[in-house]
Amino acid sequence: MDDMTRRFTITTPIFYVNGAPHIGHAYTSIAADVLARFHRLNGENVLFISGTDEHGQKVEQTAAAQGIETQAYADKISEDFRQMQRDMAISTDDFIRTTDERHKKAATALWNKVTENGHIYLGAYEGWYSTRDEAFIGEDELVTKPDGTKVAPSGAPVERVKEPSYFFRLSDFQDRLLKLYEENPDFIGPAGPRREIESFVKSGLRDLSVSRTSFKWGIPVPNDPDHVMYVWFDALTNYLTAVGYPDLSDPRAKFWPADLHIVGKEIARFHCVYWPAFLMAAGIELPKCVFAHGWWTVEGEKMSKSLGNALDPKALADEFSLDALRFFLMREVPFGGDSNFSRRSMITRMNVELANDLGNLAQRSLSQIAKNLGGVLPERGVLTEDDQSILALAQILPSIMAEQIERKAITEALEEAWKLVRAANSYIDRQAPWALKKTNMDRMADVLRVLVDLIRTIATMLQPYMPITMDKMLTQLGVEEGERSFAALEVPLPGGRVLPKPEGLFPRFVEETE
RNA sequence: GGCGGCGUAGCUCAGUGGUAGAGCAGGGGAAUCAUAAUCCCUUGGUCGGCGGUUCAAAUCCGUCCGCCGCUACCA
Repeated sequence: MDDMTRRFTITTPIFYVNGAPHIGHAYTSIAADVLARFHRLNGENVLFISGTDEHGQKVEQTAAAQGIETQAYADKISEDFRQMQRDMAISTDDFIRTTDERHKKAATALWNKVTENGHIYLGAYEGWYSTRDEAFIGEDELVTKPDGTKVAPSGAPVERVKEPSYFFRLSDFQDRLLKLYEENPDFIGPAGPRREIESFVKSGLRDLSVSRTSFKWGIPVPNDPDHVMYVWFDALTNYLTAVGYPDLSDPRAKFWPADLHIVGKEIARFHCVYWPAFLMAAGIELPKCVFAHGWWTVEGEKMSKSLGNALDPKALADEFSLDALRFFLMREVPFGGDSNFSRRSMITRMNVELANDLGNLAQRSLSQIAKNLGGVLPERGVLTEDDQSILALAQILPSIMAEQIERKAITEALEEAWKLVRAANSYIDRQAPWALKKTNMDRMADVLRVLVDLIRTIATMLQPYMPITMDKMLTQLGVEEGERSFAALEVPLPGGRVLPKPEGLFPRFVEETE
């Protein structure tokens, strides 16, 4: 890749190692993966990173409760997340762990830089502390007993305590942040979270406590080993770790600033307020966009530990196939909003859109080539008006989808591809090659060739969403490895290639009880 | 409480001033190449209630009802 190639840097959140990966983690990973793959196929030089956030009191406590070394515990859960991403075919270029040496170096360097620039000072963090729980309790977590005293959720008594803490001068950045949002309306997406964050910043910012002395599992504050860095300063820095910070000569340094941070809406604020403020304080360029997506509910219920309804993405992929799961997650809801996972809608989408619409389109087209043309791809023939108008739709699909992807409309981009799928089914019925077989074999071949060209466009454009199945579909169409980029669509396939025997790629899903 | 969003066909939703739309589900028909898949046509809504602005409102304003989000150290 030369320097003229457009670079695209995209991140997932780093996942907190305090529980098993569930469908929400898979969703955020798949969404970022679709975008990363799309940009790669679009000819861009992509850096796609993910990782795990492994520090903090909760991790320390959970490991202790299980009677294992904190690092060993973090190793295990971090590996679970990497396995989940392999299971979901997530095409990351790197995986950052906050316990990596390189990350500790980056976080330490950032801390020093921000301190040097005068934005960190030593103060005191005041809060409610439960000695029995050995933890600070947030104001809103306190439970008021009938007699008026406040206690921890566990019922343990709490006391007001002060602990020394370093603070980041977040309050100094209010105006600069508002200016950032105003001058870069695309910095936060979609519009809902943007308004919320703007109004949050407008309401006034307090300085941020960025260190703790109450636990040890973290990155030591430089020159004050009693303190470890508190979560956000540590965690957000992972994005810089990935580009080799603070080593500006690192080959990846040119991948900063990041183009896109994909995050869940619950952590949008930290990415849209703290993160740019830290970077401004250090004099580092800001990312271009933070995009927040919504939550999944399960059969209409919120996913929660108490309900025990967290969905295991691996189990779903095993049952429905990975690509069907990826398709469903990207298709079911406008990216950005909340959505519901139900078995029924999963199966409906699989059968109607994948099996009936797309799978059957490929199968019916290719089987006619196999049966009537000896499996040989025909050359393009003379195009009728009908041929030309549907091929024109295929020709503009890449740019239409690219526009949607540019604005992170993953679902809408997919819908654009489906318009062509439906149009192709309509075309095949209108042209009825099975009837032409009896009257005009040449015209039949022309029609089947148009269909191959349409399906090739569809399969090429759907590779980011369903990489495994679309790989097979392109092979069935006679498209070679080097002919699968978006740019390659401009060169028609040469006729005469012998196509492999077509096989159904999206079987209908039938419930065993039915 | 404050700020913001939403409420459109049975379901999921699109539609920001000019005779109500898509997909799915329902009904009728065609075709039979294909994974009993496909295609065509079609039923269906006083666009949450009320009031206002306008020649004209789902679309602007007010108000009421219902649901939801945000309201910092919790990853």
